[in-house]
Order: sequence, then C-alpha cells, then structure tokens
Amino acid sequence: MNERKRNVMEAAHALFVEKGYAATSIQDILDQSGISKGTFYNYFPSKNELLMSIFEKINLETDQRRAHVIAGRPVHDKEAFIQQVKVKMEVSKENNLFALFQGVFISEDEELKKFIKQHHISELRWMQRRVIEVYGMRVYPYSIDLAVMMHGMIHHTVHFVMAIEADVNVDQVIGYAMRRVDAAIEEIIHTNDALLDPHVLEKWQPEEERARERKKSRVLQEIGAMQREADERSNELLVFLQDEMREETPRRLVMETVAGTISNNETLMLRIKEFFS
Amino acid sequence: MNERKRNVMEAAHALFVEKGYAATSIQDILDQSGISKGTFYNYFPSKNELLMSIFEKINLETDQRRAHVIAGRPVHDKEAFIQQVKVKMEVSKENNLFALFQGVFISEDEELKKFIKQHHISELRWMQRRVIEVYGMRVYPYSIDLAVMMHGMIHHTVHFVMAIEADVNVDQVIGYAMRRVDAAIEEIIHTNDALLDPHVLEKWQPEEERARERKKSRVLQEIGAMQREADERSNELLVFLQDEMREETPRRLVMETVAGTISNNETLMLRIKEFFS
DNA sequence: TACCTGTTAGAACAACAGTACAAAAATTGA
DNA sequence: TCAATTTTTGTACTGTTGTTCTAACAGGTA
Repeated sequence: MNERKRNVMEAAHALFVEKGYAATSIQDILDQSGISKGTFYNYFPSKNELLMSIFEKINLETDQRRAHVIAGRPVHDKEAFIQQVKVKMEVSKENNLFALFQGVFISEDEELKKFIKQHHISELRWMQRRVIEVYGMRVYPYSIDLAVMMHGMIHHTVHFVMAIEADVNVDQVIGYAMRRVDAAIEEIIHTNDALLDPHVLEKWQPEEERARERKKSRVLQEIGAMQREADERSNELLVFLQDEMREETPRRLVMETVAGTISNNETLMLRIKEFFS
Repeated sequence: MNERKRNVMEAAHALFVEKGYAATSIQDILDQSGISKGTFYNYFPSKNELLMSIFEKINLETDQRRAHVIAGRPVHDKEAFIQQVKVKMEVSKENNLFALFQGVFISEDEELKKFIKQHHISELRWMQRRVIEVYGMRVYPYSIDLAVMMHGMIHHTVHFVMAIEADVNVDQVIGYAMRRVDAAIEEIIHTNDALLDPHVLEKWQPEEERARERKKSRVLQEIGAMQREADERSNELLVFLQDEMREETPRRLVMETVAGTISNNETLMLRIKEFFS
C-alpha cells in the first residue's frame, strides 16, 4: 500500500477515535493529512469505505496479536484463550471501537452494516471454535450457546464498566465470565440444555472461507490419524505441521518438505496440496 | 398533548421503525404527517429531541406493561419476572429498538448519548432490584453482577438470533438465560464470587429518583413489618397497599384512606405522607 | 375595525458528502 | 533528457441534510 494512503488512513483513524466517525468531516481528514479532495476520492470510494479499510486493518492486527499469543502453546491452554479474548477487548478500547462500531449502524449504509455483521459472525465463529478446543468435543453440542453467552457477558460487562467508570479491569471481567462458563458447562452438559444448533453459523460464512476451513480440518484430521501410529521422530514432525497449520499463513514449501520426509505420507501430501490449491 | 403533535410523533415513529433514524429525513416526516417545517420546529427543538420524545413514550409503555404483568402477584414470582423481561424484548422488537438505539451513538449528540446511557442504567437498576426481589436478599452482594450478566446474555442472544434469523423465540432465550442464572447463583454464593459493588449504580441515578426510591422502599418496609403481626383483614389491606405502591402512579387518597383503617398505623401513615411529599 | 399573539408555510442558509474537470506536478520509460 | 503517462491539486459544482428566518395567517380581544 501507498505510503501516502497509509498516512491518510492513520490520520483518519486518529480523528475517528478522538472525535467519532460522524463528527469527523472529510475536510478534517484532508486538513489533517494534507491531501486534496481529489486524492482522497482517488484512494477511497467513500468515507464508509475508508472506515471499512480501517476496520480491516484493526481486525488484521487483532488476528496477528492473537496468533502470537497462542504460538507454541497447545490449543486447549485456557490461559492462552483468556489472553486472546483480552486482546480483542484491548484493541476495542484502544481504538474506541465500542463507539465506532455502534456508530456504523445509524449510517444506514447497507454495505457497512453487512460488513459489521460479517465481522461479528466471524468473531463468534472464532469463539465457538476456541471453546471447543479449550473444553473438548463434549461441549460441541452447546458450543454456539457458550460462545454467544460468553461474548455477550464480556462485551456487555466491559461496556457497562466503562460507562459507569467502575474500578474494574478487563482481566477481572474476563476471569469472572470464565468462571461462570466453567460452571455452566457442567450444568449444561448434565441437563443437556442446548439453545442453538452449533451449525447455525455455517451458512453465514462466506463460501470461500468455509471451503478453506473444510480443507484445513481435513489436513489436521489426517495429521491426527497419523499421530496414532507414528514413531517418535514422525510425531515431532507431525506436531510441527499441526502448529504451522494453525498459523495465520502456513508456509507451503516448509510444510510439503517436512511432510515429504514422513513415511506413508501420500494422503497427507494430497490434503496439503488441496489446502494450498 | 396536541392532537396534531401526537400525529407527527406517530408518523415519525413509524418511519423510524421502517427505515431507521438516519435514513428518515425531516422532509419525509413532513410529507407523511402533512405539516410544514415551521410547525415541526415549533413542536420539537430538533430531530434528536423528537427521537427522545418517542423513546420516552416507548419506555412509558414498557413500564406500564410491566406493571400490568406484576399486578396482583408477589414480587418473588419468577414467572412474572420472566414475562416482564419479555415485555422489554417485545417492545424492542416491535419498535426496532435494536437498530434505533444503536443508531443514536453515531449522532455524536451529547444530549442523546446521555439520554440513552441513563436509560440503560435505569434498566439495569430495575433488573438488579427485581433479581433481589425474586432470589431474595442473599443474592444482594452479587445483584449487579447478576443483572448485568442476565441483561447481556439476553440482549446479545436475542440480537444474535435475529441477525442470523435462527428459529428460536424470545421465550426460549429468556428461559435459557434464567436457567443459567439459577445455576450460577448457587455457585456464586458458594464461592462468594463478586465482581461489582452493588451500590455502583446509585451515583448514576438522578438524585430526585434516588430519594423517591428511598421513600418508596421505606413504605414497603413498613408494610412488610406490619404484615408479620397483622390479622387477616389487615393483611389483605396491606397487600393492596403493597400493590398500589408498585403502580406507576400510586393514588395518594386511596392509600391514605385504606391505611387509616388499619390499627397501629402511625408509622405507616407517616411513611406514606413522606412518600407523597 | 384595529391590534395582538401564537401558528404556519416555505424560502433561505450552512454544513456536509461526493463529482467534475482542468491545470500542475510527479513519475516513468525510452 | 524529454515526452508520455499517471497522480495530485484546487476549485467550482450538485444535491441533500438539519436548522433558522421571515412574512403571512388565523383567532381572539378591545
């Protein structure tokens, strides 16, 4: 991306955080970043599109920070999960997202609304996946309920705490919510109390992303199957492949090279190639 | 209120529900209600003030419907509580408040923001009070946590269910949340796990309202004390006074007359007079 | 009728997002 | 180096918005 364009985005971002979206006029952004109107509309089709670009940048940063947190730790590490949730709240706070996200809804811009909705859904999807990873497959039938419940509790409480300026920090809120979920899980499983179908989010995901996740899960499944009958050396390599697979952008060459040295690797190689195709 | 003015409010309300706040221009409202701009600004100082008037009307209706639900039932009646919560969600749905409330935040209008915040706080205050009434004083130290948790869970889930168009109704969501709260209460009390100070909301309430609630609670306390040593006739009258006290606008004359016929009524009469003073 | 008062209609205004376009500047490529 | 191309700029313009201004109007009173 253009240096100049990034500059405009940063200036706009700062203004949005400081004054809010609606209160920031395009002229403000022009003054702040020292470009002309023509250039602005050369970079961004509209003010809304600019906002979306900023959101995307923030979301990317969130994903990276989350990936960094989990790196080298097992997926069921609860502490890692807590820290990942915290990342989201920190980013939201830093960027004044509570106000910004809200702000979008009035705009009545269909594109923007859809964008936010999609983001919300993918966040819940993430949480659902992580809940299953942390608590195991036995929570699967209740995973979307737990994800929505947790997301609702944390966001709502943090929002509330900020509004009334209570002397409580994000860690405490997340800790509280985690303890509630921990206890609720036993009770929910015991009474088999499910509200929503855990597949309900799938049809709201973009087809492309779904396909990618399907392929990814096939690779991981194959790795899991191989681990059961692998010697020590192969196992270490398989664990590496597993970790690499969970990175933001798994490196194709590295994976194929490593996979190539494992015996009986035909299916695995096929799955990897499928994934990168 | 002026017939014509009510008409304008209704037209605007319908348009806001249908198209959203921002997407409804004042011109739309003028066309719909057949008045001129001058008249509009004679009735309402601004578009925001009009929105606030509509909110106020909706909130009043909510309060009334809630009062109607509880009428003649004991405060600890859990089913009544559930129905009252449902009232709120129904009203929100009917009036598209999820979108409308969101819409307010971008407006960057300080007055409007404060108004919504105040409403949110008073809703939580209501929920806190009701939680204590339903579950008893033993949940008092955790009452604001429970209120925020419940509010967050229900609103978030309903919002989510609507967004993804899941086949789940409000009753199911509220039922689910209630079961979670029921179980959480035992666990929270057992582990003495509190997050927020139950007094935290008080300083955000308008002083006037706080005083009124204090006085009201004194009357109800006195009624409760008297009930313990009352004969059957007095008890029936006390129950009536209790119900009347919980109405939107308790009738002074009726209450004083009834209270006057109960023996040892000096303190009660004093509290009633204080309340109406 | 003449006067006053509050209501009404609609033109006028200012701020805004976005468009159009010609001139100037910067970049590219031979 | 220099011409071709792309990017940037400045400015004027459009159309819409919420809000204000002002003059006409209606209805009651002296």
